[in-house]
Amino acid sequence: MSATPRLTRKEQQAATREALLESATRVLAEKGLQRASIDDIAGDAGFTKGAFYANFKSKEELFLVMLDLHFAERLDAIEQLTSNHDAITDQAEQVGLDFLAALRGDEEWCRLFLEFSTHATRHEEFREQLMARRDALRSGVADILARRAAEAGITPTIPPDLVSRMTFAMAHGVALEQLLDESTPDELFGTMLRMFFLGLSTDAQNA
Amino acid sequence: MSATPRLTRKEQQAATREALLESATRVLAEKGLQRASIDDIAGDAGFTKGAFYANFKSKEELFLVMLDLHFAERLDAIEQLTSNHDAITDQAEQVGLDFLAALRGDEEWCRLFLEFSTHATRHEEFREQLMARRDALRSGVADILARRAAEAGITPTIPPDLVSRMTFAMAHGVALEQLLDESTPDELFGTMLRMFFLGLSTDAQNA
DNA sequence: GTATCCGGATACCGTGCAGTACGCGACCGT
DNA sequence: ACGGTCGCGTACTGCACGGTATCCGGATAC
Repeated sequence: MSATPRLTRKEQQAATREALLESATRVLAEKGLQRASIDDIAGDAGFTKGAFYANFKSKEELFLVMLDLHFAERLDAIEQLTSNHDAITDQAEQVGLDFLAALRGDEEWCRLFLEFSTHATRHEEFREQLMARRDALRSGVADILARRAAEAGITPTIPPDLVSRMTFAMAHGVALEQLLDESTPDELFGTMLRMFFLGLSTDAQNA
Repeated sequence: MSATPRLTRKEQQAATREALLESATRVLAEKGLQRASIDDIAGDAGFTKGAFYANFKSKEELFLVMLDLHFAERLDAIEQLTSNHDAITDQAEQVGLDFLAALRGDEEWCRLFLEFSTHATRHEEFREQLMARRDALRSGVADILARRAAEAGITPTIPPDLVSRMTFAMAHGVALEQLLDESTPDELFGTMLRMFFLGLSTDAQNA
């Protein structure tokens, strides 16, 4: 006896769209960009291709929707992590460590993200869409870094945007490393970030 | 009037194998792992699938051969770069900068390498083969780092193997970044490495 | 010189997939 | 209540590709 056994058309479609998204998350994670067909995704949700094409233009577009959700979560998490009043360098490192946690906590997503990233490398239109989102997240992070730095009265020698670019690059590189080589030491990213930020602050002091 | 207008069988096959490798380098770079079919590669070399399968088991195997050639070059270059007698930290950074030069100088190869890397993520057998090669290169670099450090009388706080792992991870992350976003500042990797190695030496001094 | 071998060509099969055209049936406005 | 609307299912097309079985012709061995 649900509250609305009868759904309006829009609700219906929204529901199937949700179902498709959820199945896409699972199926894409499991089989990957190349091996997961549209039939697979729709089938997993209990629908057919018809439903898929009625809701999404392509696998790429679907992924971008998933991406928006993930990035929104990510930004929230970062905002919260840096809202406590630790030392600024610790905060920057925490952002990185949070990345690490996110990466290790969702290996499947990570793999998928890298797949679509390399995919974007060869598909101009998709590349632009992906980049727009990456930029948004990155500048969001940069803003936070800049704000925290200002609060701490520090003038960094290297622009926050560049720092967040580097952090992202490191994160993605480490992610790939860990996917390829399970013997990769857990502390790799942590140590790497510590050294990096140590270098940053040393540099700032010498300047 | 070439010296050997008549080729023995082995020479013939070696020649077609070379031709296939060369075409593979070009075609794979241009179309990528997914879009370059075996027909394409063989066709570009003026052969057919028959020739391909007579010489290689699969696209993966062919790539591994290409990889061996590249890695051998890489290791030579690193050996030479560190053979001069600069400061150890500069040397480490030089290795990184050489990586950068290699990456930017051969963007196509870089892209291809990342494609096969993510591919390896989902194909266990290939992953192992790729990893074996990566490990070989990485430990080669680690050996060089360790040797130079010893010559300079420095005891690093972080094992060279870990350092080379990190450098690789950074390089790959930056590579992806630059492939996706052409507005990525050129000095990104250089600055990143400088900060990282600055952090390393600061840490070593404090220890 | 003859039998054999084998690198490569050719032809073919099976498959898996992205799209698409169209039909149905449930919802919708009036 | 009725004709339109539209989300979704169905069925089909077309194709690209990996892999294999078979054949040819020149090299090779004796």
